[in-house]
Amino acid sequence: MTIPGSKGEILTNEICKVCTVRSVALFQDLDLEVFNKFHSAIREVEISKGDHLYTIGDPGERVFTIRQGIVKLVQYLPDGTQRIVRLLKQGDLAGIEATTGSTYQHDAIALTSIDTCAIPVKTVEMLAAEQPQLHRTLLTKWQDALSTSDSWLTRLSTGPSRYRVIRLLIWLAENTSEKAFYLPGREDIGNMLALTTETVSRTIADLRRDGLIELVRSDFARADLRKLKSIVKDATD
Amino acid sequence: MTIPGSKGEILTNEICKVCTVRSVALFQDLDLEVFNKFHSAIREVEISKGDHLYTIGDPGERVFTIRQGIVKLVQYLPDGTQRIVRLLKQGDLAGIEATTGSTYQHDAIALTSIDTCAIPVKTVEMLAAEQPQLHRTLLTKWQDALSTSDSWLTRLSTGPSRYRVIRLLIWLAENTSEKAFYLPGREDIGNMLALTTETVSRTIADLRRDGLIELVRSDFARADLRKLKSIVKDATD
DNA sequence: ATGGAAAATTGATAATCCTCAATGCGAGTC
DNA sequence: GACTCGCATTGAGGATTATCAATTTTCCAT
Repeated sequence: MTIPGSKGEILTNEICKVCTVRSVALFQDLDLEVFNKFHSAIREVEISKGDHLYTIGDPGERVFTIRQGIVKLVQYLPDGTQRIVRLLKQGDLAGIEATTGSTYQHDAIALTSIDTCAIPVKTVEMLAAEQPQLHRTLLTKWQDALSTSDSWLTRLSTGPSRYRVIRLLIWLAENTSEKAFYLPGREDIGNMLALTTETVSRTIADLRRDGLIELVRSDFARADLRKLKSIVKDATD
Repeated sequence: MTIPGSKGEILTNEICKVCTVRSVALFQDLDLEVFNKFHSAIREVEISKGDHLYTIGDPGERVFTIRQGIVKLVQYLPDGTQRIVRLLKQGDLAGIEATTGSTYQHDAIALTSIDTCAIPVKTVEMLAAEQPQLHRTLLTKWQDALSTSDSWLTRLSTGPSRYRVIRLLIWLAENTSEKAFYLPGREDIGNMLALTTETVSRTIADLRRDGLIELVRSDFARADLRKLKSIVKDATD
């Protein structure tokens, strides 16, 4: 179903109706009827690990619903060091700033292979005109993003390296349905926690030796969530 | 004009029409006619240094337009350490999460004496129903908040203490119209930058000795912005 | 399977930052 | 003006993290 020459983009037709993330994504309460009028503009885009979904500074013409995989949002300091300000997962909206006419504020880069729906901003606007509840859904997405951002400041950028890594592991584990969760490269983790690759590597190696986590592969892990939470004194649900 | 027994709250009547921050605040494009129907519910609230504008976890019944002064938004780790995730200044909207029915996500505490307009969420909803452009203004406020939050992650939580302090000073200086800008207490600065009080104090003392900043009082400073920017390699506009 | 490149790990050392403790300074009060 | 209380500043020493430099391991393509 891939369109020749369009590298990973396929037309959506029936996909949206049965979309597994629709209930949490942008079109959760839309009438199918109204939705059908516009959804021809929506494309499913598959991106492989390391590719850019969009680039900082580009005019924001599309928003992307993440159907599968994990995307990092990256900003840069003048000296070129990067900082990962958020991770996006299934159901999250990438490039939300496009809906206000802004340029993209980050590089959005696939950490795993990614499955998204690319929705032109104009389509969002037309849909919103007929279905005002879409505004509410969008507001929720803004709130999610801000809440995550605040949480990264409070929980992932404070305290000793061991705590930061543990809090990130908890986040990763709790945002995965499988038993094993995706563990980013040590350099990426460092860019999320404002630590160096070496410090992250040492910390993770220590956690393994202490039996708090177990690596299935170097990028998949299982964790003893209860113990991890007790270390950082997090509520154990 | 203070209402007896209402501690710092006064009724708004003509104030809104001549409001100095209206052009950047919530009601920037509203018809005065529509606005007048609802604005009796809006109260001007004055808060003194150290007081809470609202408290984390409380039901969000009002949003607050900051007319004057600086407010810190604070979150807490399980062990009680606090993190300041943002500063709000003239024209910013405090408690924006109330507009989506959420509880307040932070403690909002006055760093200086504060002058705000407290607007019931219901009033915002009624105004929005008649003046849809209010939705757009609100979206802009969400975007501002998120953009600030990302910037704090990228610029204020990375790099050595000297850089973090300098980047904060630049932010403070650029968000003030006067020549001298408000310099928060060293402990507060530490809670913004994830540094200890002593490290912040030492860093600021060093910057003074190096002639990069000058203290008018212990909480008011002047800075050589050009030099500061060149140190952190920021664009010099 | 195997070779090669990329990533992770480990080590040694230096720089940075935190902790604990003492001292200095300044705004407001009596 | 002296007194205080709350900050800010400074000092010394220890802990943490960054830096630089190997190795070792993992992963992928052949």
